[in-house]
Amino acid sequence: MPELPEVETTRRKIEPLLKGRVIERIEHDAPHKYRNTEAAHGKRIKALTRRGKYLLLQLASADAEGDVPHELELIVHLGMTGGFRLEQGKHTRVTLHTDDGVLHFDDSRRFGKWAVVDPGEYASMPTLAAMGPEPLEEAFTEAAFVKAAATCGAVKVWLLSQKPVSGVGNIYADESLWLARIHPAQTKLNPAEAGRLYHAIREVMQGAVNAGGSSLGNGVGNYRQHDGLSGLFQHQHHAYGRENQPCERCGTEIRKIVLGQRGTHFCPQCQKLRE
DNA sequence: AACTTACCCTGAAAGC
DNA sequence: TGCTTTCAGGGTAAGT
Repeated sequence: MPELPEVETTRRKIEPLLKGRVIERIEHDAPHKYRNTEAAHGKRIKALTRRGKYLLLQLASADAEGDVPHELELIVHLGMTGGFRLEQGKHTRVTLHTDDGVLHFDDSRRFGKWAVVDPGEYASMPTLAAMGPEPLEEAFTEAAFVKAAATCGAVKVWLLSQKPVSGVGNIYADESLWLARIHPAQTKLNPAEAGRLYHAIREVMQGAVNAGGSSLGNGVGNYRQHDGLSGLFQHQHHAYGRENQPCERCGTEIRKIVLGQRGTHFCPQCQKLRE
């Protein structure tokens, strides 16, 4: 499932295909999921950025002579199974026609969403509007994180809210908590715990970005890069998807529970719930 | 305001 | 074998 590292990998891969191109047409048959896309027709893609798990395509008038170019933002969320492909497939939901070719958006489970909005107008996407700082940027500070964590509820649910930090999803929440040796249901982290978690999140996210994200093909998710290549970070998972396998630190079997309606993997020995 | 729950959606896997 | 049920989960809205 695409989290920050997978979305960032996607951004880097499609940037050379789309930057500077003019969108001729965005073709789909689900206006409820891909909103206002006709507003992007005829616009030039100036830049491709990312915020948390959202891709943001900055659009400007294709006509450089225009005195007041109307700038727009094309927001793409990959959902659970969304991704770009060079070839049309069985689950192609959107086709992006540019002056240089086509790119297809595949999304078997249809959780992905697109929308064209005025720049920064995220009222229709409350999670994006309330997004916390990027984990790999300076705005994500240990001091603020430690302070906020002191009053948090179940720490994994809190992380998944995207408010303390952006881009952390189910896989990287489990991995970060394993690395920091904190129980996923722990509330009100003390400063030592919160400090460990802060550094764990940065380490896990940086490692995953460097590896090109995680690819899971066995029914857990189907993230792939647009050219069909896999990321490699799944080989570095220590908790996620390792139910009943020995913890690589202590040998205790990894347990799986449900927390916040998400499968949650942790080591009951290394990650004890503290009262 | 913060937390909990249901829902969206479909393919793979498990169950029968 | 083939049908039915369960499971996976990011984000959103409604309910508490």
